[in-house]
Amino acid sequence: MTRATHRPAAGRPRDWTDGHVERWQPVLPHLDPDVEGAVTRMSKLTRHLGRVREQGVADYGLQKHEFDTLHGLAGRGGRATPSDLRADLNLAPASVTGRLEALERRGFVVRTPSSDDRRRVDVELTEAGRRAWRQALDVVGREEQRLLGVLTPVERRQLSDLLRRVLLAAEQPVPGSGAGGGHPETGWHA
Amino acid sequence: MTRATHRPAAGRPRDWTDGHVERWQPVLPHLDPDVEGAVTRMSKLTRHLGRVREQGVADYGLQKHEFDTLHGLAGRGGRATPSDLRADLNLAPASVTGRLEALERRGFVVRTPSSDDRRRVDVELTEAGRRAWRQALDVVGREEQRLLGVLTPVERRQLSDLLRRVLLAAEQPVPGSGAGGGHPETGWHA
DNA sequence: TACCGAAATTTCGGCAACGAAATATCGGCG
DNA sequence: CGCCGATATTTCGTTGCCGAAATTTCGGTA
Repeated sequence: MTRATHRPAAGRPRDWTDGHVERWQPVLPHLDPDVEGAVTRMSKLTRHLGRVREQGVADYGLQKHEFDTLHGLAGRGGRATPSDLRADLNLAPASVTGRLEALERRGFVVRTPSSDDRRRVDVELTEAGRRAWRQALDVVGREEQRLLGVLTPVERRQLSDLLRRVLLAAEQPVPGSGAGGGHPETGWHA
Repeated sequence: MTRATHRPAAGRPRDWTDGHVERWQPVLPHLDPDVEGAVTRMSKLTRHLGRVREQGVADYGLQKHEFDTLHGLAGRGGRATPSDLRADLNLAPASVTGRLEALERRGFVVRTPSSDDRRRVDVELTEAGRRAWRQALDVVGREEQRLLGVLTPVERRQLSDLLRRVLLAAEQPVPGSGAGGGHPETGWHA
């Protein structure tokens, strides 16, 4: 194994996670700092973007989850079923109902029973809904761009590619496991 | 310059996110696929690990948030203040109180007013708490190891390093922009 | 010493998400 | 044709989280 374990970081700028990982080293020495570091950073970044989104869309009278719902709807061309949204947004079915109801009250979507299959409901973005989404949209993503912009295009590609490989593993149900290299290690985090 | 825009992906395995990004391209052409891809994958991965943690720790009679709290506590050597936990776990102060109360009822932690500063409270892991944490710990993180294990040590280091740079940007308040403290920036994502 | 703003924690009210069960409908099969 | 398991959505009850306000204590200062 590459003895690639220490991170002298001479003068290299440190982020919050570096401190976090260092604090853990003594408690769980068998922990791979890079695994822990990567996972922790992803989690932090995800949360950060969430908070920023929250704030940003508020200027347009939307809450994060409302915007996300409109966004998901827009991603399907403005028409979808609750089930589609449930899948795209990773929600419990009950949550979808709640969100749509609120959005319908605000006039951003319309729900009509599908004539084709009467179990289904068609959810459609109204003009007002599309407008709200469009407006908030400009704002949304500026932060992603700002953050990821510190990397060069090549690096961004690298990052995305590395992550794809990890995600492919995640999308695999779970292989033979059992022993699969398995050392119990751990990580965790926020 | 590398042709940084198209992703031919000859025979390269595709993950869910590739499809997602492709669906969005026509709607929002100005969107950088690598930024979007990276962010989406991080979000998905974070969620995935969350679900796994949920499941895994359930076998030891814990819920995800309970485990996370014990974990945060253990990370500080078994002693911490609510404020420490609030910071480490990224929670609202009120949420910390709620979690600690539940854990105290289960006998996993003890809260005692700090004699040093009477505004403070000392939270301490009990033996039972440490035991519960330790047990669940093996399970948790095996998944992180499995997933990140598809990368070589060098690649893991790369990933962690790239993310550090991004996070450093995130930890920066938010540069100028302009008016009044706030031009919302934003990100998006499930 | 008495006062005042800051800090740590808890209480309160409300909201969104979840799991489970209920409701309505579909599609196939005897 | 009528039954049955599967599917789509909603209803119900519970829970955790959050923001804001209240409470207590601290540290500095006049």
